[in-house]
Amino acid sequence: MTDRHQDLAGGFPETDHDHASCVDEALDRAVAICERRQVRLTPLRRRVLQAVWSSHKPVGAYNILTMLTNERGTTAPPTVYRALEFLLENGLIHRIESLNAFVGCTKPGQDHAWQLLICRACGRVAEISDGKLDHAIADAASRAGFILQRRTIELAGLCSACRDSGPAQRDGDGALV
Amino acid sequence: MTDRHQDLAGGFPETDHDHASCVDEALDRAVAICERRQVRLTPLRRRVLQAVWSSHKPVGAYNILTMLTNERGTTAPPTVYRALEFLLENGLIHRIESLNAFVGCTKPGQDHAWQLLICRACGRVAEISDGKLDHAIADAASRAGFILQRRTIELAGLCSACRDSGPAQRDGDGALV
DNA sequence: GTCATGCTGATATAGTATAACATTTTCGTT
DNA sequence: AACGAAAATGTTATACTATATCAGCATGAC
Repeated sequence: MTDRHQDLAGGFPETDHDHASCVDEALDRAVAICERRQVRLTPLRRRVLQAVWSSHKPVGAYNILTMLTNERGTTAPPTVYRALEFLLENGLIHRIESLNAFVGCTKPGQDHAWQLLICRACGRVAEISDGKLDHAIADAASRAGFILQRRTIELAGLCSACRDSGPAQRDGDGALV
Repeated sequence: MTDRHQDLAGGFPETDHDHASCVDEALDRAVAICERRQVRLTPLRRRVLQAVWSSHKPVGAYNILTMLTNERGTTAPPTVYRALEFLLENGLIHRIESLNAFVGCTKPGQDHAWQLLICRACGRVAEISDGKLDHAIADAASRAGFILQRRTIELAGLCSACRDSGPAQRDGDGALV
């Protein structure tokens, strides 16, 4: 299956894509995957997944905490972290180590090797799954006699949209767009 | 120049290497690099670099803070973080994003692309600089129309020494050896 | 209905990092 | 040697990120 929203600008979504359906599709896929895996996508977990998917930018645990607190009254950190842990374990989100934040996985349930492209101008993250790159990683590990268990591949720079549009634009929050 | 301590087990140091000279060499290289770059390797910065080099395992900022506090009386976090920032800027150490910790750079002053292998059994970190892998990264970024500014490549697994020696060994601290 | 299990709530605390301002050191210039 | 600008360090306070622990509730198997 090809995700039509993700295929244009080198893995970054089109700037005018229909994000609501983006989120809906992610949630639908999550439902199917959790059913298949016999794990429970509870309302809380579903809500946290939706929060991670609220944009294509990294979302921090405490951002989510704030959303939940606004919606349902005081919520404590473990509530969010446990949901995030569940979503990570089930391959529904990725953690961005260099930002202490999370993004939705665009290929859940496919047990893939992924790499993240993080645009420093607009703040968006693209997930790619480059076979040659992953092969090179496996080779390098193999040459070192290293048994590879987990890859953290985070590439920061400028996405193709921002590359051409000069200095970074910022949105009303002061956050990178 | 080849670093004889680093070349055997796939980038990991020999288990019985002379670590004191390992540290000495790192400090000597740092002195030379800072002189060349016209930046100041003050006693504090030198001491923090030495602390990062105290083993081939990742060292946390607060580990260093404790060492300094023991040696010279109460020391505040910014003291350590500023020194670490200096060392990062000058390519003398690497930050491991997935562990919030630091390791000494084995090729300072050479403006190289590096990748880190992190052994989950013994806790040691090897720095490799695999040209093919870096080329694959550049290619993948290029295909995505992405301008690459910073690479975070952290591979976790088992080093060749631990691969063969069964379950993880732990040292007296409870820390991974 | 009871029980075991898993999930969530709640409190407390640990671990990581930076902002802001004060003081000291360094070094080139006078 | 004294001065002044810039860099480095000291100091205090606080922000941000994450987990341990125990209590209560929901779910599903029997």
